[in-house]
Amino acid sequence: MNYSRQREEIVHFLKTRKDHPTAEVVYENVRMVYPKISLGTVYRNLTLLSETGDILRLRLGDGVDHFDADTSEHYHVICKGCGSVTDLDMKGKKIPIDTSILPYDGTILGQIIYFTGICKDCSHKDVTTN
Amino acid sequence: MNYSRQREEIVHFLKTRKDHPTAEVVYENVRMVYPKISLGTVYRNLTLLSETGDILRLRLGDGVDHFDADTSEHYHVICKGCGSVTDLDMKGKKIPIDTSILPYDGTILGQIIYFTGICKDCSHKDVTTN
DNA sequence: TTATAAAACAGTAATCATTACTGATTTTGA
DNA sequence: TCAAAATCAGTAATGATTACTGTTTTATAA
Repeated sequence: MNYSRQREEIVHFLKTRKDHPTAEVVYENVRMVYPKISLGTVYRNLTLLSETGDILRLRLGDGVDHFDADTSEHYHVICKGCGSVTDLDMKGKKIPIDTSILPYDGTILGQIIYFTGICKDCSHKDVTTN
Repeated sequence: MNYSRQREEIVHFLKTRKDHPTAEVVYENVRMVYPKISLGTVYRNLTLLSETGDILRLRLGDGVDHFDADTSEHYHVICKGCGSVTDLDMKGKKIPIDTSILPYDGTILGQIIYFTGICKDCSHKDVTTN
């Protein structure tokens, strides 16, 4: 994999954010630096970077992929109201699941855990609008 | 919600299957009974049924929704080789996660847990083709 | 039973996220 | 500096899902 300015800027942008942006949001922001960058380039690089493990691609069931420069093991909550994705600060603790005892006739490789909820902003909104 | 023959057949078909079919697979099979059913009708009813809780809509990050007539709490493994989705028979045991202690500034409503792996069929294939 | 409104349908078009393609530009290493 | 490989911008294609429209089915009550 060769160096590219665009890819570096994508990673740099992601590292400034803790809100797990979508490809579209990455595109809009990296365009401030490289106005001619194309959405395809953003997608290609996000895919590349997630394949090499430099970033995480989060598929949280909302129909859009989110990306995360924090590749340490951690958990996410997706708000059912606004779709925001928030890290859970588990202070280094992992949710313990012993996959070796799961009754599966094959090999378990990984586990996906995330949570759904209502973020603080949306719970305020609900009081007034519902 | 009024009765419809098509919807009944969709539920009936899903109940015969343990492999978590996609909308497309539901469509192909229900067409054997109702040749004029449209894919839109299948989608509309799958969405309706999952909203009422009669079936589960599974979003397992493979870009396609899977549907499950078994609405009891259970877990799934998605094979990275063939995409097959398999139930884990936990014999009534749930993976215990106390969401009340998670450090989230809002309300946790639900949790999504699933596993990735290689099914038995695909692990055989790998030996011969890789 | 029959009339009627609501719901559901078939068929098709539209949407939207993502991927693929193409010819030009950039990067790399000799 | 130069050529091969990688990457790019721009655009087209893909594929799952949803939305629209005019017709048919279902439920209900006179």
